Amino acid sequence: MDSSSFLDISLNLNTNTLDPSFPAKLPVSPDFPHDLYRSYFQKKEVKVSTSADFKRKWLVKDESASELREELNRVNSENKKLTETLATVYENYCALEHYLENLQSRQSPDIDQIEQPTKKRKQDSDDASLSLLNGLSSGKTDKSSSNEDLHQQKNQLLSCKRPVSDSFNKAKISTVYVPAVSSDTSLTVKDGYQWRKYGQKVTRDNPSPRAYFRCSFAPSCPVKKKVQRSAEDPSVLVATYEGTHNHLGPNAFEGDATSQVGSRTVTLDMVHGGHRLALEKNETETMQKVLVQQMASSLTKDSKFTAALAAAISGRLMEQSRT
DNA sequence: CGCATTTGACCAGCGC
DNA sequence: GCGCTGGTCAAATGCG
Repeated sequence: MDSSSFLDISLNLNTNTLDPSFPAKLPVSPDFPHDLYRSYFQKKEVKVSTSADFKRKWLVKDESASELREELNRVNSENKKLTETLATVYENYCALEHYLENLQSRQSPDIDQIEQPTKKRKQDSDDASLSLLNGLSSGKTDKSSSNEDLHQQKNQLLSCKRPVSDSFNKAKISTVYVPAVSSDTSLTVKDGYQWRKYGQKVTRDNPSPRAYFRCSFAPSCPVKKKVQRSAEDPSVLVATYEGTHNHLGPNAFEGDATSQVGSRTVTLDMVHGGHRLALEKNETETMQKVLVQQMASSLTKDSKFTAALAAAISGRLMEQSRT
């Protein structure tokens, strides 16, 4: 799901100039994002326009003082409202984080039980070898976010006659739930990467067909993707990613909830403590919604970031006044 | 014309 | 060994 649909945070933060020290992907961690941004802004000494500069520039443009005051008051009140809202969301963020930690600590033993080494087709073994050659890290399957979800996955695995493949253990597998447009039968999940469809199959446990894709972003990329409408809720597409991209990613999300902040891609990679979280559909939607809000909240908790934000907003106002 | 998608055939693993 | 199933291949087709 494109979480940016929940909340438009596409402020132009004047980040167009490429800065390699700025983190392109932001992991969700207990200290995130405060440490990350604190260190960044400390290093960069972000230059913030002062209100004096702001006023001077406006005076140069022969704007009346009253107009300026009005505009500033309006921006200040908006800023105040935003700060209040974001502070509330930050509290939710802390609570949610605590909740996730609890779930993860409870789930690990169960997951280990359902993961068993199995036989594998020749081709898949080759794929696994290819993955290893590509220096892929060994990853485990999804770690669900609730016991209910865990049991569901467990039942799915048990009900399936064919055991899970070796590459299941060797290749990184992640599941993403994406809301589907009911009229759209193409089974496409826009994640920024380029995919080539190589097959479609109707599976036993689901009336809707499953589409098979390979990453065509790079010729040697071993990543595969399966997309199928959820059997329980056809309005949801279930995309299963297998493997790790051996090339640079695009500026869009791949299995992650990503928002665009100006020209900077901000990714909410739901990997925490080495476990990627597979979330129940409703949970996922709520989670991503909250995460996006929390991201914005966390950013504004940092005074230096808010200062830079204010500078960006004032810059925008200046630009608009010019045009 | 070149490329991506579609779709039926084929392959391999598993249970009986 | 046979049938079922998920996954893959590759020729046919469609589209820009």
